Amino acid sequence: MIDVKLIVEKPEEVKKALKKKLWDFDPSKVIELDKKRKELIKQTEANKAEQNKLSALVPQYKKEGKDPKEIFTKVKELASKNKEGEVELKKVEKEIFDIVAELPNLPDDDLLSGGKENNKVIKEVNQKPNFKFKIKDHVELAKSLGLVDYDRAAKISGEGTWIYTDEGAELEWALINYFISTHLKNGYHFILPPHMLNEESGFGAGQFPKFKNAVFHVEGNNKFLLPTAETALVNFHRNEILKESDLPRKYFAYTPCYRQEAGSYRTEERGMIRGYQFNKVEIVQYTTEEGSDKAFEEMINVASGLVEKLGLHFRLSKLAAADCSHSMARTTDIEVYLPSIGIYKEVSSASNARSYQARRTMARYKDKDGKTHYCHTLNASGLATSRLFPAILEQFQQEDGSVIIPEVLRPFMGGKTKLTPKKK
RNA sequence: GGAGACGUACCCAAGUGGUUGAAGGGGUUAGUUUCGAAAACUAAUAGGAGGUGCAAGCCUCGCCGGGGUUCAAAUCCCUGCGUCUCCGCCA
Repeated sequence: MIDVKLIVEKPEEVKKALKKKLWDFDPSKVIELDKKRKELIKQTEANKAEQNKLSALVPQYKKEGKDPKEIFTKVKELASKNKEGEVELKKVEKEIFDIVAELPNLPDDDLLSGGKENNKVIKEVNQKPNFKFKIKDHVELAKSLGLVDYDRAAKISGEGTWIYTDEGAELEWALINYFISTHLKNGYHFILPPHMLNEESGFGAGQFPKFKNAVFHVEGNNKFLLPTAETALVNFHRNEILKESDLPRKYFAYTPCYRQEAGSYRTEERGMIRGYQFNKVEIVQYTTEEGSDKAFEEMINVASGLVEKLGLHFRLSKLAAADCSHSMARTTDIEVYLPSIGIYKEVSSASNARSYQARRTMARYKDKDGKTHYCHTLNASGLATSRLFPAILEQFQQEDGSVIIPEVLRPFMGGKTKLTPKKK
């Protein structure tokens, strides 16, 4: 959430920054409402103060045997006036909230404005594979290697889903274990959160109210399935005040991610590139205001280090303002190469939300002087498997149809080095 | 799922309509004492949100959240959330 004060005090700056996110915002309405709000507060509070003073006299009157009737009528009058003021105030506050709660985060100054077309590749890592034979795509490979069963998934669940089978399940689980063991080594706290979260959590992370229809809602209990573990982790310290010495706090969680992706399929996204459910390990940090830039770099390194050690060819992209997520001030994507379609697909998004999420969750910290500040929150996938799995199959496929297992995964697969095609 | 109890500050806890910005403990911090510590004693210790002001300060709201009753609510009523106990069911 953007600070209302900032909108009122520097409306042009806010407007300009949002423009970079291709977001048209007219601050005048908020300014006007805020003015009204302050007036209402002054009025009702003055009445309240008088009301309190009068009420406090009652016991004294009684003690002295005086009749407090006169006070009663006066206070009653004030009370009903206050009631009106309060109702009006709440209305105005809600109007402000409804506007501001939908606004995206302000992008950092150094970002280019506009969307995808202005993203900048800042680094390419590991050699791009060069095949001397006709390559297969990951769907074909997964089938011939017996790793994934799409047909039975359609049978037991529906379209947009898949089943990992046998060595496919082993490979998937090995990836997750590899991530987990790395994050543990790096001192992140391991969290396994519930997958059904409440409305407040959706609001805190910035998914609600704007993206309410992008998640699966659970019928009958007002909860939703988390679209990413970020939603859980960013709400972990909701309504808390941490000590500055506790920061940075580093967490990671493994959860499936549940997303309504209806209608968003493209032909390039067959197989497991986009589905209703995929596995992801997510890392999140809570930092001080000053600490978030450093944490951001660290998290990019953590995430890209994971891909690098897998030996996959990938690149880093600094996203333009409008391609950053709604809640984020800056984002760097890690995109892995898929040879079959010759394009790069996101396996991780590392973002700095600055205080945007913390304002929503009221996650704060106290500095040495006892002053409270909003935390900064950052998140990065570390990593999502559903893009890596295809990339591993495609990038490491051999002419005979087998696939070499990346070395870092072998300890988690009983030492296996290779996946070989299964006979029908 | 059925029955019941409870939710007060960092923690425990008193408080059932009125000078309660909330007794009392514990803890924490500072001091006295001590060579130092322990113990004892003394003192301080409501966090937070908002308004106003250059500031000191002042004001409003805060006893889980929301609503209501009343001249007046931590205290009464309704509701949501949460915790605990017993019974049932169960991985």
